[in-house]
Amino acid sequence: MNESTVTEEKILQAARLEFEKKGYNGTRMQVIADVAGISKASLHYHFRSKDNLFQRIFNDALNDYIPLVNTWKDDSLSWEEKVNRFTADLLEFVQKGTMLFIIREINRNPDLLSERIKKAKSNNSLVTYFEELNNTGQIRQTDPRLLYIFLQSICCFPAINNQMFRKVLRLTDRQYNELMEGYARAAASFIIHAIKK
Amino acid sequence: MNESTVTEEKILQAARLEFEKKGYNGTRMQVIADVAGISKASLHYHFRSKDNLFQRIFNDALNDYIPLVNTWKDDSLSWEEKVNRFTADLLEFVQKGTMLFIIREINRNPDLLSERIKKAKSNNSLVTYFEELNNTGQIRQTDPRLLYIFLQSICCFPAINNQMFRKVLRLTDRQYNELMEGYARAAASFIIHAIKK
DNA sequence: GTCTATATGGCGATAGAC
DNA sequence: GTCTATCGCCATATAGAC
Repeated sequence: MNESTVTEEKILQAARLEFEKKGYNGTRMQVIADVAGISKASLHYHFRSKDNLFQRIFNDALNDYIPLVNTWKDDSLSWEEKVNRFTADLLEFVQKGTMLFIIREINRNPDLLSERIKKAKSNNSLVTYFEELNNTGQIRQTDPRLLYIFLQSICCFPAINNQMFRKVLRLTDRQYNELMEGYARAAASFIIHAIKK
Repeated sequence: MNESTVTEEKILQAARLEFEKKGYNGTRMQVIADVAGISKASLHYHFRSKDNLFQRIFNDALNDYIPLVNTWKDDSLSWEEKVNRFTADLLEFVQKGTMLFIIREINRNPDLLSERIKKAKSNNSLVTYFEELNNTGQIRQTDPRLLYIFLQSICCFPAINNQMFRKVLRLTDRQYNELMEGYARAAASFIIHAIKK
């Protein structure tokens, strides 16, 4: 790894931190430069513009997220076990803060998603999987698209709304973290009870 | 209603539109002035600063939201009927776009919530209600705080993440709206099945 | 109270020396 | 490749006439 690559790696790390924390509009190139330990001019030398740097960070985030949704066909686990695994995986990802970042930026500029999704292969492996379960009568009849939305909602929303939950439930940080430790299992159990016959 | 009040009303309406659409950082005072049909100087005359105007809009939004959470004790409906009413009410509110606004701004600045929530009366009427149902064995044993999070998540997240859902499920706007028409009932049914004995 | 014109400051981006 | 200095723009906010 040469000098240049090292610097760019430091920049990307700093940029990711800042963009995820403050969003595109709230992020300052000067702050990214400070965190990376270089000057603003050097920063612009490596990544021509703020837009350019942002695109890089955003695409990296999407690439971390999208594969998560495609883990439904490829093994012989029972559907209950698959729900358990899915909630665990998704919650782990979501707690890194990247999900909030993705959602915020998509709402700022919906076009961010368009190109990327078009390139992706069909992402509906959850939907087709639960369609199959519906057709073979293994679960209570439920629109698989709604099921997809319910699962995503239960897993993603706590990380996005945690400030509100913390305060409305009047929990200290410590209490909230304790509550969230059991969240993946509780969520999976909730979902399984909702759709089993 | 005098001249001044009329102008301020126009400003508040325009400001609400802009802040909800673009967020604090993305909103321009010039645009608010244009939409309200006045000059930027007049805008500053009525509301000293952007911060000031924003605070007003944000507090109004919170005041619309907070009462929604407190509709659990005051009648003799069954718990299933209460879940139905709650999901319907919350979804209606959420689809106005105000919820996304609140969440985005809280994540930008968590302090926005602190003062407001401290003033509020105990908001845990859902939690105490479901605690009671737990204690009297009317539902499957479930931590009522998690239940609160599940309900909020299922109702709020689709409005916040709709761009993603639309594209990942490959639905046209028309198809997505059709899917969402039945969402409140489907969500309530999902929740009820998850916790009934 | 409303306007036009302007002050003030911040930020993205670049010039040019080393 | 990195730096300091600076340009050019845009956004909030204010001055001052009407």
